[in-house]
Amino acid sequence: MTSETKKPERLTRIQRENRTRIREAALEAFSRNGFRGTTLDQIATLSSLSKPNLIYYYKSKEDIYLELFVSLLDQWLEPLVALNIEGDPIEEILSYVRVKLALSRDKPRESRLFANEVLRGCPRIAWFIKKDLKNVVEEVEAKFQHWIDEGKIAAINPRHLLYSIWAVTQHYADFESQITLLQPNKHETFAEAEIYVEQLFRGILTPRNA
Amino acid sequence: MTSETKKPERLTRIQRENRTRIREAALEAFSRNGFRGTTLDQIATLSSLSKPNLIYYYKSKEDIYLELFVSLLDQWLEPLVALNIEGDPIEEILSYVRVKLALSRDKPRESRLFANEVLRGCPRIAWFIKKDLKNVVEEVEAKFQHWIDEGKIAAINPRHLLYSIWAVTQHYADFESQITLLQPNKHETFAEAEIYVEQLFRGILTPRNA
DNA sequence: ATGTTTTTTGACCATGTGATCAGATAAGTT
DNA sequence: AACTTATCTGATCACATGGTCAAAAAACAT
Repeated sequence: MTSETKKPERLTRIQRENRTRIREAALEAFSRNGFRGTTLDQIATLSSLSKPNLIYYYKSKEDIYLELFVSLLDQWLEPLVALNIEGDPIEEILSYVRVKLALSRDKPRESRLFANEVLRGCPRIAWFIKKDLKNVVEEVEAKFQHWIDEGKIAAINPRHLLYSIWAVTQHYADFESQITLLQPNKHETFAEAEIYVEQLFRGILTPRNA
Repeated sequence: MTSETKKPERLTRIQRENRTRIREAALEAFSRNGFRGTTLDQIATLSSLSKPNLIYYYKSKEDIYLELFVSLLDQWLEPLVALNIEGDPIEEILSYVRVKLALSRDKPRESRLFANEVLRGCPRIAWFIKKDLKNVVEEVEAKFQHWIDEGKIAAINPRHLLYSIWAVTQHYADFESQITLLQPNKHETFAEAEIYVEQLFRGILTPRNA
């Protein structure tokens, strides 16, 4: 824990601008081509910076890649943590589903970046999954179980409920190219998807005896 | 259409054996590391053949990759085409779901191979999606719509039903590393998944008025 | 055994890639 | 203007990678 390790907030205007441009370019490249499939030359071209200049701002290709995950993972966990145990269970969960679907529509590159990493066996973010994500998942599971115990939602496996929410919503981002080839109109696809996923999850969440 | 283009079935024992070993090794490598992330050296090591020998059996890295898709796509389409319009709609669909989930459990590498390709925008299999897959999807959609019109299943978007089946079942293969980090016991995960996905899809398929 | 075809490999090549570095240029400060 | 610091780049390196080729080794046929 030397003073070297902490990131100084003292960034010049140029540093802020260029680091942002690099991240934007890197997101574009990494999300489409994966870590190995992305070259510094690609990122350099996309950001209109020279290759050595990239390394002036980030000490390696992996450094850029890892920084992208910080904001991504924050963004994904936030609405999960926000699930309010005092709120109406079905509406709370459906609201999370809607947020996640909107993320697939508006930030598909982030979703693909994550999918790329997990497909490869989480070589670079296993630490995060085992620590932060696991904790959050267990908290969410507890909330779901609480609602089940109170009879507010149907008795289903809470963990797999979460998996299926992730699967269905992220599918629209991760498999976008397949979906687009089958059905070119993106706006239409997401309009239909909103209706469908609501039916799907309302269907399994609603207690049968009610 | 010269005689050059058609693949001769006259393969020697050694050819059959080595081509099989190459495909097995290539599936292992490509499914985990993608096309760009896989090197001929990796495949050579995994198959215990020398690099030039690989090229003796397949004329390029891309050739190996493409051949893997042929058997994969056959395997995936077959149970879709087999959906029997005369059968009990809900059982027909649930049976497809079970087949697909079993494929994720028993052949996860094939699923990841496909996911890898689609994530990258289908650079090498767009022709297949646009032709064969699109036709099959439209046929399946028609069957679903027929069942809806007869009131045998609930009135839902048939295309998105298919998307969600793919999403949920393939998720167990494609995100296996994430799931394993959260919940190490694979057997348990799939046992729970079988129960959950049945509830999920039975829930949305069952007509509400019935 | 001899000849023929199939299979295998060591050596090699052209290209692409992540990263370095010394020095040039620009920006900021006094 | 003079000086200091931050930013930028051309040239270059070491290494990995897909693929080639001539020739050796093994398998097969007679």
